[in-house]
Amino acid sequence: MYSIGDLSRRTQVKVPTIRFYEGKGLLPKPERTAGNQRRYDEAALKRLLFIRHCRDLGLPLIDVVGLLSLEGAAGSDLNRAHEIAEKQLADVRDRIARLQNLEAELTRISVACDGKHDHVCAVLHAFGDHSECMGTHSHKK
Amino acid sequence: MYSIGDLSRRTQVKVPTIRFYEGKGLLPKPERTAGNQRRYDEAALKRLLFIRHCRDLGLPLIDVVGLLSLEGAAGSDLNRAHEIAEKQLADVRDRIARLQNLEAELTRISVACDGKHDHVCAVLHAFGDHSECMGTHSHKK
DNA sequence: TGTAATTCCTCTAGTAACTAGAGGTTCAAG
DNA sequence: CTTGAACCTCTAGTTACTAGAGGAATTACA
Ligand SMILES: [Zn+2]
Ligand SMILES: [Zn+2]
Ligand SMILES: [Zn+2]
Ligand SMILES: [Zn+2]
Repeated sequence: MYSIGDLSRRTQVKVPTIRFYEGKGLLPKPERTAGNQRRYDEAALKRLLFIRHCRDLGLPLIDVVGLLSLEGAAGSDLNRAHEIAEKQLADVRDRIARLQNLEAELTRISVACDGKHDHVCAVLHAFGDHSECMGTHSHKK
Repeated sequence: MYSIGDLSRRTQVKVPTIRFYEGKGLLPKPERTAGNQRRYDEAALKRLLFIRHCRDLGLPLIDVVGLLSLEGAAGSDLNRAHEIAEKQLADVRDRIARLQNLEAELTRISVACDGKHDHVCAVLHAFGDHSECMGTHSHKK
């Protein structure tokens, strides 16, 4: 049996985060000692490692829940996992494209000023003026 | 004089967001009509356009505040704008790199399963198992 | 001028995924 | 048996908004 601290060390998930996951229903409520402290078994450890890896892959918790619910599933139910993977991949690609647009504009902006700063700063000006931009850009969906 | 709705239409910033910016001190408190409705001048419009563009470049509001405070500045104070631009550029590049790692892993994961789903799904399995990954990956700083 | 549609007002709460802190209890080692 | 580390619950803060309730002002039109 593991204490919450043991689980934290083995998964690199912080203690308050483990409690948070329990509150959200991602981890089942564990047994408790006589003194009310949590004690986890091997299954809980595996489940938390699964969650951890999904988070490292950028999945939102709602999709982690979806994947966890597929434990023990078979047949076409498992297609849900493929959907989640492809949605996430599409999302990541979309974000990369947006960030590359940002990178281009910010690169242009960063070198716009000669640094003399007599009266104005071209960087400051460029931050406010989209008409000088090379294309569209927005960090958000 | 513009109503808050006029300002919203001209900047594409939503009405509640304009009020939110006012509350945060990014926009000065505007004049009001006898009936307590906000009325904005040209300067407010320009300021909001500035904020909008900074946000589209992904700057956090704290840095937008920093840039706004540079209005009318001169000399070395303006270097602050360069710092903000370069920090943002570095941050964007870092995020791109992370997302490219994610993209690689998710691509691998997405094609891992043959779709038969007799008993297991290789996609589902890959979501939980970092040992199959090609490298490190984490979506967060 | 009357009235109806639209826009505006304030305030609270909800979003995602945690993180930090307060104030107090239990556990493990020596 | 006494420390000190680890644990407990609960609340609130983070970012940048967005949604909704309940009500008042403005505008357009007849
Ligand atoms: Zn400059
Ligand atoms: Zn632009
Ligand atoms: Zn599959
Ligand atoms: Zn991995």
